[in-house]
Amino acid sequence: MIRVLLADDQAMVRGALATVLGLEADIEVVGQVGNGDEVVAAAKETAPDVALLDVQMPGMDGLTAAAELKTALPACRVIICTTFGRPGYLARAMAAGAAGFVVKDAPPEQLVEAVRRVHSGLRVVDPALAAESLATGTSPLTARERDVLSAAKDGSTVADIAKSLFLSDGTVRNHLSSAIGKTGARTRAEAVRLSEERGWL
Amino acid sequence: MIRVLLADDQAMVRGALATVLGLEADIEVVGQVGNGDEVVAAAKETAPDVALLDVQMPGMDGLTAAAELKTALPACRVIICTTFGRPGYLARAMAAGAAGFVVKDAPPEQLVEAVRRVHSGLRVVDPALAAESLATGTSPLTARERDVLSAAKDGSTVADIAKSLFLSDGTVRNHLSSAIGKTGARTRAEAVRLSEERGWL
DNA sequence: CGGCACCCCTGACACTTGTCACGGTCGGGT
DNA sequence: ACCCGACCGTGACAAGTGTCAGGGGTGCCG
Repeated sequence: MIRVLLADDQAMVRGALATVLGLEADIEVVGQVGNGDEVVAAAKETAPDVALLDVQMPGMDGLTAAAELKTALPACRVIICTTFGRPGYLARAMAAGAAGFVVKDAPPEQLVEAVRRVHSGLRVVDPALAAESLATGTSPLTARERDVLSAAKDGSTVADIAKSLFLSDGTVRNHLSSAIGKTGARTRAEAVRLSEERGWL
Repeated sequence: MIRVLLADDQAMVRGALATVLGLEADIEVVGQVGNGDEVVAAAKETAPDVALLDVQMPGMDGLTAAAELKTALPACRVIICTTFGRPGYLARAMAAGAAGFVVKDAPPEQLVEAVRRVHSGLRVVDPALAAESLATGTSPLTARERDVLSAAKDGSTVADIAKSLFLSDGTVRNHLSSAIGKTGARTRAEAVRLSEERGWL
C-alpha cells in the first residue's frame, strides 16, 4: 500500500482527489490538510510515502513546504500538483527536492500514475513544461527586485513600497526600472504580470 | 437517476468530481466538457437534468454559458461551481438564471447535496456569500469604465487602451479616473485588483 | 419638453513614473 | 589587491498619469 498525504486549499478538489486515489487498490490516503503550515506536522503524524502538494495555499507556500518536508522526512517523496504550469514553478519545485510535477489540466489517471512512478523511485515531469522551463530560463531578477516587484503587485505607489521596505523612493524606482528592463515590459504592472506568468515572483 | 453535465477547464478536478458524483446511487454523469463554447452543444446531446459549470473556462464564460443554456434548454437547471467566492459572481449567476452557487472551498458532500436539492426544485446559495453580495452591492461601473478597466488589466498604457478601444487618450484617462474614484482606489492597478475581487470585471 | 445619465472629446495642471548618470558600500572571486 | 556585481542612495529630466473644468452628443423617462 502506498501511503499518500494530500495538501490543497480547496476542500472540494482535495476531497474528490482523495476518493479517486482511494479507489485504487494499492493507494491509501492517510491524511489531508488545507494549509501549508500543517503539512510537516501532518506528515510526521501519518508518515506518508508520497506527499501531494498544491502550490498556492494559505500559510506556507507549497514549494517551501516541500523543502521543509524534505528535511524533516527525507524518505517521503513529494509531488507538486498545481493549476498553473508556470515554468519557474517547475524549476523551484525541483530545487526544493520534489520528485514529480503534475498540472491539473492533465487527466486524473495521470495523477495516480505519477504517484506510483514516484513511489517506485522515478521522477515524473511533463515534457512540454520541462522544455518551456529550459527555454524561459531561471529568473534574472535579484532578491531586491523580487521584493519590490511583489510589493507592487497590489497596485501600490512608489512611496508605499518604499515605506513598506524601508527604502528610499529613488532606490525603489531604480529596482523597478531594472526589473522592467529585465522582463522586457514597458510598465511596472506589465512587469508584475510577466514575472508572475514565468513563476519568478 | 439525476443526469449531470460537468463543465470545468481543469481535466483533473473535472474527472475527480465526475467519479465522486458517479459513486452516488442516484446520480449519473452523462457528459463532460472543458470549454465554455461546448456546453450548449453537449447539453443538447445528453439532455442533462443538472449542469455544473465553472466560471473561468477557455472560450465562453461560465456565467454567459449558463444564460445561453437557460434559453436553449429551459428544463435544465444550472449550478455555478467556482474557486472564487466573488460577490459579483453570485449576483451575475442569479441574473443568468442559475439555481445554485457552490464554492470549491466547500467539502464535496455539499456538492452532491446541491445537485439533489437543485434537482428537486430548490435553490442553493451559500448564506455567508449571499450576505456579502448584498453588502458589496451591484457594480457601480458603467459599461465603458468596465471596458477600459479590463483593457488595463495586463499593464497597458493609456495610449494602448485608447488604440484598442478606438478612443482618445483623454477619454480613457477620464474613464479610468472615474473608475478609480468609484472603487476607492488610488491607482489604476489597485482599481483593477479591487474590481476583480468584487466580481465587477 | 426639460432634466438626467451616459458617452465622447479638449485642454490644462500637478503629480507620479521611468530612465539616466553619478557616487558610495559591501562581499565574493580571479 | 583588484575587479565585479548587487546593493543603496541622490539628483534631474522626459514621459506618463490622475484630476479638474469645460463643451457637445445621444437616448431615456417623468
